[in-house]
Amino acid sequence: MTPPVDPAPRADTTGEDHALGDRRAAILEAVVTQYIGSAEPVGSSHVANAPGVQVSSATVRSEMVALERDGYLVQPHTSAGRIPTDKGYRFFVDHLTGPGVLGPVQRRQVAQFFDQVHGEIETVLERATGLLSELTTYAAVVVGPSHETATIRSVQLVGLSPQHALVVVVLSDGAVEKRTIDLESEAAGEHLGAAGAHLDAHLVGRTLKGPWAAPKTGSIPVDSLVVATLHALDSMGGEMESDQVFVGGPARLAESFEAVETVRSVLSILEQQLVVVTLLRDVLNRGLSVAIGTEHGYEPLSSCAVVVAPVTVDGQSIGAVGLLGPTRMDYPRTMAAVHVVGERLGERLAGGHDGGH
Amino acid sequence: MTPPVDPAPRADTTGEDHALGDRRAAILEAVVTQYIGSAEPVGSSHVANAPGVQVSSATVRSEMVALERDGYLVQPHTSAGRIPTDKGYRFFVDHLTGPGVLGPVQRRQVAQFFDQVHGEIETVLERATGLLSELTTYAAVVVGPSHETATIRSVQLVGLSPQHALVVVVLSDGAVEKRTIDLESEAAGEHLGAAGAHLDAHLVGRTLKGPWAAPKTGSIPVDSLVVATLHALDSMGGEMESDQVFVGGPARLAESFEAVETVRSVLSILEQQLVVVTLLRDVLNRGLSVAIGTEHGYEPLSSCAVVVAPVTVDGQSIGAVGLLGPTRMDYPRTMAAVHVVGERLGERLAGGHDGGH
DNA sequence: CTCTGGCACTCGGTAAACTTGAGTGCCAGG
DNA sequence: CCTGGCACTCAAGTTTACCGAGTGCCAGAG
Repeated sequence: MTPPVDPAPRADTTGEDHALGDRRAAILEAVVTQYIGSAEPVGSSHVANAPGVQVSSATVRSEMVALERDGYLVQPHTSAGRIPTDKGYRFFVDHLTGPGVLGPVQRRQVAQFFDQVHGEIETVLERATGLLSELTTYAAVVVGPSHETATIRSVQLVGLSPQHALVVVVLSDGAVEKRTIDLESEAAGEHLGAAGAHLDAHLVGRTLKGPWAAPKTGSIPVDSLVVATLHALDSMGGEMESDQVFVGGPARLAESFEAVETVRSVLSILEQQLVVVTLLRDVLNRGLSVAIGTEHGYEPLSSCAVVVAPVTVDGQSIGAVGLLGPTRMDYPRTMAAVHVVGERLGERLAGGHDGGH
Repeated sequence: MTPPVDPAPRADTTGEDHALGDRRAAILEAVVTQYIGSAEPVGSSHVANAPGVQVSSATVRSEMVALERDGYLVQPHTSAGRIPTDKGYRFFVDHLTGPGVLGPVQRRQVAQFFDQVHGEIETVLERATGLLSELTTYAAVVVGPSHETATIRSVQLVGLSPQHALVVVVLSDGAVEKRTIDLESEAAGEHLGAAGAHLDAHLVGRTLKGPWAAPKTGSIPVDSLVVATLHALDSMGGEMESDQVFVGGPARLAESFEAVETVRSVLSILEQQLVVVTLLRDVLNRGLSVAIGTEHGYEPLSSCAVVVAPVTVDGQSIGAVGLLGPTRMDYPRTMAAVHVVGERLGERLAGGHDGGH
């Protein structure tokens, strides 16, 4: 009815912050928003009354044709409403919405979590996945710090039985790794202390990467213990490379997707920790906080979006928190949740262990 | 065609090892077997030719009526084939089938696994879930040993930073637990060794259950460290009670069930480690190796069957391996797999760490 | 030149009517 | 007792028709 108040935006160039007419952007936003809510194709008439649009459905339709031509929308079939493409979602997150704000309930949930949680890093990270998946109703993934650069703080040999002893290594970042070794002679037990002390003296300060120096001590039984221990350390190096992954709320995936097949394939991706780590790392390395559909390159996850935030302590990235949901996820809320939790985790890991907020 | 070779079994009492006519049992067996294979209601004519039955479909039908009356079978609807009830499955596992035998391929898989696997208990158990879920195409659950009875073998204090130190406790069963403590004064670092040695001397041999004795050393800074450490030990006790749970192949659940809702609820059960542990323990305590449908009492798992085997070392049960699948799972194969893996795990944990088979 | 209302058209989804076939229960005869 | 035969049932598939949300296009108004 009323003529447009703003001067009609030019279709191609508007001088705005993005290469899409203002109105088109508004229409795209409305489609994305509504589709996220309803999971059903959005028709022109549902968009016509949206705030920021206010044109007739016919006009919306013609704009939609353009949006489809440019790859922001698709029609599942003729005579159906439109659905955002990955590109559409991408534009939405890049230009049309910020990280969003958490609702009061969720804010309280976060606060409560960080008040109550206690214990070792591993525990905190593990529980954090639960928090995240509850906040967002999607599956959460948290990657713990890598121990690659950590140095050895202590090496200790503890006898378990006449035949076995345990090598216990403490790293500078607080990680503890152990390995059982076989004792060749029963008498070796007496030399555990000496061998441990010897190794401790020589290895503290080094990283867990070999090759290992094995200075002689002069005592044959001690030396053989030392060799066995160095072997054990070798195998630790390999295992400490792959950082710890925690997955939370995989059950949510069953809610997020219709097709059982999709659920299955996504679940089995989550079982492969290595893939999860590289996925998150890749996304972060590309400076993104969101990877939509095929952007991350993992076929089976093409109907998923991943939202990631780094966990940084003193500017050092020591891990990442991520969320896995359908491409039509609630991006603002999810991004907000991931950012907040990532940040608070960083603070927590930097600060004390009881009350640091 | 041919009259029965055996004297016709009486319907109610046969003097056999089970309270079901031989023929009825055979029919039940055929129904269960075929239903497991096809997942579709089994009609009388499909059973008539089964080995061990060899009567006309009409006769099968009348027997089926009886089996249904007695609660071994149900019809999804009139004019459909029959499906076993939980009771039917129960009879099947109790009287009609043994643990079964693994196929050659799977046998090789198991052998290969135990040849290659190495490392700490936790790693072995974790990987075992993968093996089991691959062997059976169901979800696997392994519960590790509880540390309740383990005694302390070593207590050590390691400084991490001027403000933090790590309490590292080694238990007699090879478990290692750690806890970070805050250092009140910067100078405390110098006393870590003394406090550690003091605690080590007094605590070795005890279990992780408090209350803790805290003998004075005479040095105030050392004593305050000792107190802090005892606090840490306290919190360890709580965490070491709940034994470790490993879940493998949850993605298989998506294959096993049709309804997404079922998948979801089963998955979320698996997320609750405590529930899983008690479930397995309950079943074992009742002397069962299989719990079908509602037998275990967990509502959301009513469409599941659980197959369990204990892992024993020197006659002591130190854990359990379990499998979670649909009630119409392949019981013989599954039971075989679970038993074999449970047994081999026991041997492995009893014997050495490299070649003990 | 842009927006709008109008109009014909498309096509997925649902419902109703019909067909098919696997499966049952029952019964009379061997 | 078992069996073959027969009438009956009912889920699932197929066809047909219809509805309605949604589209593309166009001619006219601002």
